[in-house]
Amino acid sequence: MMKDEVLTTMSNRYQAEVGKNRPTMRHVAALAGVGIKTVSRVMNNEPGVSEATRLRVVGASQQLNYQLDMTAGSLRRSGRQTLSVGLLLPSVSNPFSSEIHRAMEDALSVRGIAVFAASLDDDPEREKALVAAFLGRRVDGLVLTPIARSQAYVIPEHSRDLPTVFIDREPVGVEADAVVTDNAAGAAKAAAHLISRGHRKLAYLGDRTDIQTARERRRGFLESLAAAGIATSAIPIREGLHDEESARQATHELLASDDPPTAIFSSQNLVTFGAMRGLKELNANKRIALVGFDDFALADMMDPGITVVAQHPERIGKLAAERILARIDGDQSAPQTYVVPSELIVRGSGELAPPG
Amino acid sequence: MMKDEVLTTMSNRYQAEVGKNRPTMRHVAALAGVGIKTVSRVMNNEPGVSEATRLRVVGASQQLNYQLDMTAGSLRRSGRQTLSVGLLLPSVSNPFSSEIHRAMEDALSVRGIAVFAASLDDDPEREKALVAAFLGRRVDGLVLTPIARSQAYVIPEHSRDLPTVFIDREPVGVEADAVVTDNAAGAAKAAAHLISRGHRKLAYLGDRTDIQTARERRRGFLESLAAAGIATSAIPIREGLHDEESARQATHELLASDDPPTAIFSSQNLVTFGAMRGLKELNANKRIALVGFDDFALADMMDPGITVVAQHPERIGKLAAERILARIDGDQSAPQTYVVPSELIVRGSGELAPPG
DNA sequence: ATGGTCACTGACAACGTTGTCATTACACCC
DNA sequence: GGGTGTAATGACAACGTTGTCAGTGACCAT
Repeated sequence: MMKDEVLTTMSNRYQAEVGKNRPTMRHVAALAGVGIKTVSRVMNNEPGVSEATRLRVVGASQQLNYQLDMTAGSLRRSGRQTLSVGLLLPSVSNPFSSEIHRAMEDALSVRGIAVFAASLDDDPEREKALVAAFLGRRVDGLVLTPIARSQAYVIPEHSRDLPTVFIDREPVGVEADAVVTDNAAGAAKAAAHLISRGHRKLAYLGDRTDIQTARERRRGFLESLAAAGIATSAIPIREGLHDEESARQATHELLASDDPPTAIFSSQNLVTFGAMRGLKELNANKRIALVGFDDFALADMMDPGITVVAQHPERIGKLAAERILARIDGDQSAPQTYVVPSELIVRGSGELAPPG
Repeated sequence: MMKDEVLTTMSNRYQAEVGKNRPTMRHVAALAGVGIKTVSRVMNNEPGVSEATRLRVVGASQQLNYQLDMTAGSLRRSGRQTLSVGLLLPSVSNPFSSEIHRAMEDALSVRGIAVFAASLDDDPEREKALVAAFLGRRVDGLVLTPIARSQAYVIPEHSRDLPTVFIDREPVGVEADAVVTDNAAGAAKAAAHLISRGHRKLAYLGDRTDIQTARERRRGFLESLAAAGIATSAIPIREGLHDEESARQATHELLASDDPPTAIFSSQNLVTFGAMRGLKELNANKRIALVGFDDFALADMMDPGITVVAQHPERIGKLAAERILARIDGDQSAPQTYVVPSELIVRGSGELAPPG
């Protein structure tokens, strides 16, 4: 009697109802007339289920529109994988970042891994907060563009074997994989290119010096000048430029000086845009040579086309994804920094000859 | 005796060890000498904990580097929220899409909601697969750019009250909120602008006609011509263009015809790029007027600057996020389509006068 | 018959958390 | 002094799943 009553309650509770409440394995099991473990086996394509049973379960799950709950599964599952990784970028809408994002998505989606992406906006506090948010969601890996002065705060996670890869910039205070562009070599290539075209009076437009990559690019630029025997003391170095407008102004100031440069190297996307704008306003775009770091859309449609040192965000993203996957798969080798070479793309603006 | 042994085992198991294993509330509770429910209260800032106890728990959790497990919490928590939403875009690296992504992130992050973003690549199969992947992760909401012929497959979820918002295009086969640009009105604005400058021989370069927005834009364009009394039968309509190269070729063909147009309307980003390239190659960029749908970086740096009908992806994203939040908060009002107006931005290419 | 292997299946505990509820201690009031 | 209220606390079950393990037949070889 008692027992029957309980059974009735049970079957009522889990009986097939296509309603508002999301069905669980219990509902599917009840409808298919099997145990929940069998449903689990079917949903996960585990062996050891007869074809007849499998079909009944599949039918029931379709009838109820059942969807396996990965969050519950990862709680119990050994290894606890959530099949998700966190990606921290300067901004998801920045073209360079979003290329990386896309390349990572492609590499990770074949393994069924989803990507949480978030934007840092140069805010070190956000960096820590977003990492915490990712950790709270138990991501299987972390891919970060470091902003804060130190990344030592990830040490506890890292020592718990959470796969971590830094991109664009190397981390400070932790030993971890990193995927970066050859910033110094790229900038050196740009300088050497301008020098080979006869330029001696170069100028440098650079980003904020607290950014590691900006310092690297300046170093490469100056080393290249030194190697060509050009006194770097006479070279105007304008730094701290972080947007188009400040770069535009700096360009105006450079060209208004007593001894204006005949060629400009701009160390970053937005700075290049500002320089282009400044040169055009002064009607100097066909006279002053320009090489920019970072490629951008329509660079070839400018007048003249803009010669750049291109980074390869898609390769950076792919490589970062491969490193994360390797670590997830248990790779315990020592952390390493991977360098993705940059590439000089000749389009005209860098080939303008100096006057005379 | 027995009891003591068990207790010893317990305390060993949960004793403070800063090791590889991620600590749980039990570890924190054991270290702080409280029950796990008290730890839960502290971590969730629930009231009813004395300040002294709170401090002990906070201390213990910091010492162990404890991180609340949101996935476990959302399993038990009433309402089951995971504080995450899924976002399906044509491609995360497409500038229009990534602006939407960014705007949504900004609006959702203030509520602590993280975004899963994924790319569709015009593949209807991927659309369904990615929605399933999001559902398996129990997202609190879904924001989709529909690709497939019908979105009826989300009906079961929708009837389970899963907040769903479509962006860019309206869904087919479901009633749900949508946030779209005024495609027809925008294209009409472009045509009217060219007509007001004296053009009568216009040409239309359009995207694939299976895309709803492309059809809308063509409709607006043609209606605007008809309203001005221009016979639309004589207007060359080139459609099915989906990349720069095909648009470039179409431009060449248009200008090589017996009675070439004096103005071109291109219905989309990449098509505009192809048209620009084609016109430049034919040295016609300062002669043939051009208005494009979609704004893009450096449009003002072209020669002449490119006049466009700009969409406002940041407003679309913000609005979509607001709708999702409202639905998450229980808004049960009837689904609605929200239209974000486009904007004509005059830069030169659309103001070139017809010859004569 | 007996024993052994094998394929299939489900009961049960556990994952880490939170909702419910009971318990304790103490202050307060008549 | 007894009753009442309230703040603080923890035991316990439950969320939906999967790992473990034991059970059931069927089948084959002895």
